[in-house]
Amino acid sequence: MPLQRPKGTQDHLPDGSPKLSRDIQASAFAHVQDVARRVLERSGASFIATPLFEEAELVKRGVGGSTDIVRKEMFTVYYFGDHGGYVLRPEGTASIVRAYLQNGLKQLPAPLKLWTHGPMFRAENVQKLRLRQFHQVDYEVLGSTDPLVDAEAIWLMWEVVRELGLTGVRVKLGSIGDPEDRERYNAYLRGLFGAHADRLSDDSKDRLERNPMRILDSKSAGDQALLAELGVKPMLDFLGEDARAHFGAVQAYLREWGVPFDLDPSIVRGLDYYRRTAWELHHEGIGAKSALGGGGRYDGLAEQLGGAAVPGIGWAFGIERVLGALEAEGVAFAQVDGPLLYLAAMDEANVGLAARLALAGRSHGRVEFAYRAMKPGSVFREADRRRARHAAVIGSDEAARGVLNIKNLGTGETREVPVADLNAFLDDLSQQARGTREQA
RNA sequence: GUGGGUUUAGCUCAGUUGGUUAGAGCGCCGCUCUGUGGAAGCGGAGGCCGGGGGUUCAAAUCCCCUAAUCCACCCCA
Repeated sequence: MPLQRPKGTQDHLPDGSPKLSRDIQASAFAHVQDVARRVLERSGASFIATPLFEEAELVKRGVGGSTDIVRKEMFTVYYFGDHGGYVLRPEGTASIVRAYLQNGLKQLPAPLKLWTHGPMFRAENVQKLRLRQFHQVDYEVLGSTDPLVDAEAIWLMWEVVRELGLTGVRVKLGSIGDPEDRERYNAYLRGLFGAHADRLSDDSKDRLERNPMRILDSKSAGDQALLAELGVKPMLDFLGEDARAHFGAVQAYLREWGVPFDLDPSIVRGLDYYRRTAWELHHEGIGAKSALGGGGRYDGLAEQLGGAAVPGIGWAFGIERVLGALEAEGVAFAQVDGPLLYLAAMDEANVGLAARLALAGRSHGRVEFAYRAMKPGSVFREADRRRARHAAVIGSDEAARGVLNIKNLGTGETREVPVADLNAFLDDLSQQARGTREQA
């Protein structure tokens, strides 16, 4: 048995590979990233990249010591020496805020919009579209508390999935208030459930201590019966005046822009740094956990990392989950183009000529060549398999006359092109290819 | 961390109550095929039946352990 990839990781494979599903198709990954780039950079976001590993302390303080991510899902990297340890990043926000503080990005015009994509790591048990190395597209805005920034962030996330062609996505929107609001609400929940702790499921007894809001979306039938019986008030009833006004403004903008959303009073962010606006995008058909991604405001995070007070808001979605949703909906992508031209020689003496012409043509488009002499039948078979648009067979006659007989594999027509005109011919082809791609 | 399913060729899968040398389709390679393709025919390569242990005259098949994988719980993207 040959060595295998580590549990919870995936290989991203070329089109045409056996066992290829959408969430491991390299070209599909690139497509999602391209669409996100287009949408986000149109909005003024700049690309940023941070290391794949960070100080463990950054993750502990950023994500929060009470979260599952820190308690049991950290990929810790040890090395010689007495260093406290690095961790492979479990999410992108803490790193980006760290980079903002460390590099003086406050100098750039505020609010600063940043985006990135890349792998994230969480050491947990795998299930459908839940991996140990997964990939996110991430958008962050630093330096503004304006609800308009919140609304635009949600709009952008919606716009990315819409441009990707997904139709079955639902936005669940809530507000978890300011920290003091949440404290009051948690105290209320602890009081309410504490009196009936014996009726809670074991998981929820645990939640009562760590994060009582999690009891609200418990899957246990007993918990849900108790919830209904007690008539639990939603978080939104506990919002302070400012948080309430902020949340109202966010909703008003979204309605004005036609972004459909459902108010979800049970929305709870799993990371400690969130406050106020919180939302998730959901899609049925990607398994038990239907979240494509989520986001929220994190005005206290920069201070928590030891920096100046910098308000922020951001979101991330899982690329694998989005690809899973696209597969579930049967959304088709444009296929990656094959070569414009495939060149092959009929005899060994001209193999070098085919190679030289191909290399010279590459500044004008994708050109491939055969590494050994072939019979004409094989040339076209090989050209087809590579999804080439044209193919030319070079024999001693063509070599002597300095021409190519180029066959259009779509129409079957052959035309003679002088070698001197090859580059102009390829230019025409790549312009045509661009044209048809834009139409599609 | 917990529970269930699965594991036979590159891929999708057969394989009878345990019984000789483990099969098919597709894919791959070659030939038919010296001047214009997608085809067909013929041939070929490719398997420690996930790994280890046990029962048996005999194990892909029965038992135990283990790993990987898929799904679910917790939680998250």
